[in-house]
Amino acid sequence: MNINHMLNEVLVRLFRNINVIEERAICSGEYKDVTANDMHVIEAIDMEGARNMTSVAKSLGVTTGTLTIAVNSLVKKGYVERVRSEEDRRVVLISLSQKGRKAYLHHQQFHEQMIEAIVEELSAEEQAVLEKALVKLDRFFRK
Amino acid sequence: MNINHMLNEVLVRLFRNINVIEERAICSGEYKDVTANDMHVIEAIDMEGARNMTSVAKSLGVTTGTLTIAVNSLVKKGYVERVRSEEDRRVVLISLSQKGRKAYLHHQQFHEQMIEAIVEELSAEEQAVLEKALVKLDRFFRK
DNA sequence: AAAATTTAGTTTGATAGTCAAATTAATATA
DNA sequence: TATATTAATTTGACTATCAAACTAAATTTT
Repeated sequence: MNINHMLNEVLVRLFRNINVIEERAICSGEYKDVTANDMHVIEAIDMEGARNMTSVAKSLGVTTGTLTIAVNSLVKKGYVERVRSEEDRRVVLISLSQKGRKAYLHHQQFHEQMIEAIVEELSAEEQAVLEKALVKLDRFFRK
Repeated sequence: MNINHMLNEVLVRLFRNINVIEERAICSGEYKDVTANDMHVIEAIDMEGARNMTSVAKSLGVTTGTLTIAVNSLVKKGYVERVRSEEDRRVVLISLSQKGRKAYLHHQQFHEQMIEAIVEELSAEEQAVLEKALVKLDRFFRK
């Protein structure tokens, strides 16, 4: 099996199963009610302070309508807090609750393990090659 | 920016946007009505002959109920043909139509371009390193 | 051969995620 | 003050998904 074929295989599998993979990593024990999508929203809100709907929607690449639905559910589940801004009453500020921050940190561990699993046993030169390939992949996707 | 951080960035972006990325690649001109999901089904059916619902559903990792819905839509759009087996009248055989095969080949080109974009300018040694890293990533996801 | 079981696929009912367009409420501008 | 703009929500429509109920056909048991 040549490298092109193999790369293709891995990427196709990744594309097809990425949601399932993430879901499995997230939905463990305490955080059974968090979907992969929920986690993307949590990641976008971030640990730091509160952000308004429009900016979070933009960084997720969804409409604010879509985000409203997602936030409704996250508020109901207790991961996110929603507060109307005092300076501008049109603006809704969303932030992570205690529970939301814990879930976020829990998910970061999954990321770290994943990265660790990939990078471990690669020499500095090998890591550089991987980085080079990924930058290219990223560039390919952005254009 | 160190490699761990960078890897994480790229993968997070990939996780979040993979559907949009694929959709954009698929929905060009002639194939505007094919969703990323449709394409996964088309890939699973494959160019070769006809396959029954259960086996395709299994290789996609979805229930046959879900596949029924997807195939309904693909048949309506003219990408897939559905025939009841003569040997066993319970079995439904699905295969790509002319149009379906063309769409499949069109999508393969996207894959090839993507792979090309990643691999180009990598030496044989570098390609080997990349392969090693991807095998690890794949193994991490499978377990 | 009739009855029971298994198998293949579809249908149904429910939920999540998505968008575009309509709506509401607040702020900014003319 | 009236108008326009902005922020967010709501509505209506669609896709994707599953589990469970169902239908039809084939296989096995009695």
